[in-house]
Amino acid sequence: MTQSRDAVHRLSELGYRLTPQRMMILSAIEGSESHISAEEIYAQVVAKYPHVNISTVYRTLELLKRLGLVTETDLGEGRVRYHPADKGHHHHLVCQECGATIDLDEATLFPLRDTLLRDYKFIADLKHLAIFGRCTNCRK
Amino acid sequence: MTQSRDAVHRLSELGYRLTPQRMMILSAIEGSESHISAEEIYAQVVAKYPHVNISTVYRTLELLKRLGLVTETDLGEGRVRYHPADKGHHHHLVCQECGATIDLDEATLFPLRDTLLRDYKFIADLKHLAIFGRCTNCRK
DNA sequence: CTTTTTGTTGAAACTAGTTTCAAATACAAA
DNA sequence: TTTGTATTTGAAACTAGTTTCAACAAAAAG
Repeated sequence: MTQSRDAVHRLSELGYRLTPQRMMILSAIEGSESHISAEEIYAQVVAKYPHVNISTVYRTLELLKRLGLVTETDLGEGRVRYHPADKGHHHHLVCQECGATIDLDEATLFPLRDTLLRDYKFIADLKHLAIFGRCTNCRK
Repeated sequence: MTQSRDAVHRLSELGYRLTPQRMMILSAIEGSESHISAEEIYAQVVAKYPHVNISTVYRTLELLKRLGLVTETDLGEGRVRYHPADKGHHHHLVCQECGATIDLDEATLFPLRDTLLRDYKFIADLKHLAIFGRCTNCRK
């Protein structure tokens, strides 16, 4: 649970309170093997602490996102998924036909990031991007 | 209203019915100077035809999107905006600090599109992408 | 140790968008 | 022109996520 400890440190460093709700939400994200949804986090937290409210989950995710401790990805499922930021910033190619998702290395977007910085002076936040399209099997 | 006529043709060609609702939704998108939201389309349509339901607007937008007649952009406002597909596929840089949006030429993403095709055999659908980050004024 | 200030939470209402289903209608065929 | 039918619609319920606000709890000030 090193990420969780780091995140906990980061929160208190920045003057945020270490509430039981926040600790449990953090450890649910940390403990998840892959990308976890808000409802899944909520279900885990409620199992141990039935009084927690779903809006606290969303609020905490919003906070962790803003602090760069978790990243958010919209894979077009109608709900967004979360991932600890220190577990790598890969991206996703999502096939709109068959729903397959292909992992894409962070480095693939470095040239774009550099172009945007050079030509537009824009610091692009390209963490966990989803790019939609059509995979080999589904091309016409 | 050439796009609207084209879109109307395209719909009937493909066996979709030309209902008054669809016509009015199309002309609202066509008539809009910039990117229009579903609620704005709905408001325009209701003004002329009070019986229309908002779900018809969303359903029609979904259809037009699938047929490639309109493009959708999420500028992070908590609601999505629509644009006639034939009016060009520029992209947007959205500053998460000040909310400014900078238009980005379609060509900026050609190298990325080519890389994805070459290395991943993935046909990326890069119409009207929004890239989030930080603009010059807001960089630390 | 008590009071004040400030941050955080749960509850409930709200927003954007989707889905379900019975009723209505566009359009092809008679 | 009427009829048959598959498509489309409106209504209402539903999902994911956000916002508001009073109550509460933690930390700071007295």
